[in-house]
Amino acid sequence: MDQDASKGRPGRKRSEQSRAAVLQAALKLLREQGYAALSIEAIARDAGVGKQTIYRWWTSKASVVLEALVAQAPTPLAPPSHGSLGEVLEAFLASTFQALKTPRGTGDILRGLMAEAQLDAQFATEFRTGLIERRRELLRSVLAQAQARGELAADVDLFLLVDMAFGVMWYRLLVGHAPLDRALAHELASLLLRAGAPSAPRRPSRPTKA
Amino acid sequence: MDQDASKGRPGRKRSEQSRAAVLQAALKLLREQGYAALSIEAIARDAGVGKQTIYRWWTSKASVVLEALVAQAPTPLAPPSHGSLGEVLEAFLASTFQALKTPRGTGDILRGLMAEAQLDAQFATEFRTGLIERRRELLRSVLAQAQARGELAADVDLFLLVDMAFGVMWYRLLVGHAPLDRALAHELASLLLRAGAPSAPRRPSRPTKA
Amino acid sequence: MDQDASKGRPGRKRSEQSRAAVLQAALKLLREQGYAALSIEAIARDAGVGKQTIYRWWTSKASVVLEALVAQAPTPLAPPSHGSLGEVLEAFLASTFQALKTPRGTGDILRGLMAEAQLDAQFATEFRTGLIERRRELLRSVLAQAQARGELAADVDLFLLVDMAFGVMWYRLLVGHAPLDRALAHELASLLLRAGAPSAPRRPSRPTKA
Amino acid sequence: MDQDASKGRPGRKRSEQSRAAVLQAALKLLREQGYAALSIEAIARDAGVGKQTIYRWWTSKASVVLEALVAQAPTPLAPPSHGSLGEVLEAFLASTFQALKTPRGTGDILRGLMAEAQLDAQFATEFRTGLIERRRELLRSVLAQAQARGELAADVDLFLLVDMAFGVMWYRLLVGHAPLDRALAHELASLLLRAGAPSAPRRPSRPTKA
DNA sequence: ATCTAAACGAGACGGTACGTCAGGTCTTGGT
DNA sequence: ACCAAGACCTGACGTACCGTCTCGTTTAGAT
Repeated sequence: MDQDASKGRPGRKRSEQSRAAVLQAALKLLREQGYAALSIEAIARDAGVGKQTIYRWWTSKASVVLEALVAQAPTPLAPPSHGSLGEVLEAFLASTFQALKTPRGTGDILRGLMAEAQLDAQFATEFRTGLIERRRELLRSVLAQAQARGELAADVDLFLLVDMAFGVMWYRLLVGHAPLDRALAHELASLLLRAGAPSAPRRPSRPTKA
Repeated sequence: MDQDASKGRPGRKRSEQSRAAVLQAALKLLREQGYAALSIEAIARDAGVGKQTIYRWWTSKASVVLEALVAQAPTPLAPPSHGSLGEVLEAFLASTFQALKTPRGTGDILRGLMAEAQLDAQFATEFRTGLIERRRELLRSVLAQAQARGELAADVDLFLLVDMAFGVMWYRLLVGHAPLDRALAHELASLLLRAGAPSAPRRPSRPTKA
Repeated sequence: MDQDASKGRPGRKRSEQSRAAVLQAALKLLREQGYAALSIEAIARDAGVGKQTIYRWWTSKASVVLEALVAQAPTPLAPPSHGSLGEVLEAFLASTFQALKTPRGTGDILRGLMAEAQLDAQFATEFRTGLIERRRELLRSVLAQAQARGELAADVDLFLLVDMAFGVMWYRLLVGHAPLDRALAHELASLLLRAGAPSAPRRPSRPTKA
Repeated sequence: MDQDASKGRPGRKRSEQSRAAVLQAALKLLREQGYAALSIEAIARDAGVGKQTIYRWWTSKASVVLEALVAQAPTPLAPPSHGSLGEVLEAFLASTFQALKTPRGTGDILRGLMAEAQLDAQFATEFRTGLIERRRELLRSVLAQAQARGELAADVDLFLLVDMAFGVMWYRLLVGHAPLDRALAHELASLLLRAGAPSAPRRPSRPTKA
């Protein structure tokens, strides 16, 4: 999580084996019992590792989980870049939603991490910079390209469009009142498109009646 | 939280004084130390109340906080119903954001509750039905009226529009990467309006290319 | 260990069952593994008791052991009061030594407690007042009676005689260079007698040469 | 503490500097925080030495302390050999007691070592042979000379007399119920003398009345 | 006026996990 | 081979809360 420049330092090197065992144990326990039931003690026990070894390299159980999650995801995360914005956006959202869906899966883990970020300011930063911002940037760049191509109004706030997309996703993920499925991807993409569309050329969109 | 029919039952009545003391203690501790540091033990101690009394009437510390929060808010929450949808929506969002802003205030408490809802399925339900859904319904009815007036397309999914509004709010509240201020209220209202606007009559918005 | 006046105090009473289980577990573990290997954690585990319950009533593992030891000993400890001082003293010493001799027994426990008293000032006081001083007083009263009868010189320091008796006992117990057996009881009693004897009447003991 | 024959062995020689640093650090920490708070880690840290270096040459922290103590004391410990036994004995005891008295001093260290010897059988042997027995032999030889001169009865058990002298000393040192001062040296010497005195020549000491 | 039953404060109980400390072992790179 | 450094596994520490379980004490409706 931190130093890499272990160049000329004396002393034993960090054990890659222990690191892997910890991450693996964390994932296993997450799968078996869910985030809420996870404890550092249990991870250490299951990984056959001293608690101190965990405390030495991570700041909290959430940090462990975050690293495990990132390490696990192959996530080239290259967004599909051909096609119209509507197509690309829908595909992006659909694949993102897809990844959350396994029963004891990524979605539940992310919920746990987001919860932890509310209770632990230190971790909140790790979480934001290590995960949230990366995903945001990905989507933002997709939108920026579309904007450059004129598919989005030049003055539309891409930042806010990103918030709307991820906002809906997280809101449904956390509240659980509605599914995150392909239909949503379609409809959400369409609404975002309409929201960000350049105003109709030369014939300003007359709202409603008038 | 549960029974009201204390009609003919024998035995001592529930002490209104204890109930008030618990809620007040919870709010005080929230203000002083934040949600993460809160514990049932501390609430009981501070309220001068036995732990059992809390367990008798609430299912978790989150339930106590939720009730305290609801009891505290005067919540007329009558949405302003005159004016165009744009005006009403912006006003609604602005006042909602406003309520979250005090430093150790409502926003932080809500973050804590949302976190708890991720870790405790039982509470998740209480939270959704006791708070989330009420706010959603409020906004939905505003949008429904506008839709009836023709300010929103007849086929737009109001449910999803609500998700977009609250999604952005929660997302920013939980991640903290951007402010929840009046400017956001304005811009968000405007984007939602555009997203839900009835299609321009007779001249369909031609996307991109063309 | 502390309060007894639990008269009008509210709250649940101390569980006599837990207290007994702790003392018994302590003795069992002492027998099985010796004092050095004892831990509060192990006592709690073995007694089926929460650690907090031990910390609530005792200040250290040594306190537990001390109480277990005292509770275990039937300790009528009435010193035999008939017979000459020589006989009484020898009997007292012999029975005292006898009590220490079991293989994983009282002697080893006392060694552990004395060790602890060196490392923990708080316990040192408990140990002195709860055990050491009681035994000292017992022996001192025996000697005082003998002094009253004229079997010991009027000006001899009984306090110091007690130190000599117990000093030898503890010294051998702790260093282990020589046995604590009946022969020692006999010889030690005899030397103490000579040391404390009233000076020979009318013919003062001429030291050395002459 | 162990091997000395580093005759033809290959490899780097033992660092005298490290050895000295360890002993010095041990003494410093003893002075500053007392025996109970001492740890091998702290010694290594303070001495700027690897833990392994300590484990390589000593078996326990007690061993380090023992060596430090012995190395520190110049202690030719030549007992004064002129004068009557009474004088010599009193001087011996007085100077011994004197050495223990500094506030965070030798006495407290010896208490710690004796404690350790109770908890660690391996060290008990080191302690007995490396310190206890030497002191005993010193006193025994003094008494033996006196016995040869006829100042002590021929049949008195010198071994036991030594136990009585050191027994009182250790007992008071460990229990702390009474001081180890010059007055004690005087009185103890006198009692030991009486206990070991040759019986009055040709007219057996008639006890008391009779 | 008693009886009965629930709620109350207090606080002890068996537990789980926390984060820290030290023990003793094992690398690593440098001398 | 030894050394300083430091990571490693182990296991105990003492603490905080958890949710449950007595206690003896009100409080109130039903008798």
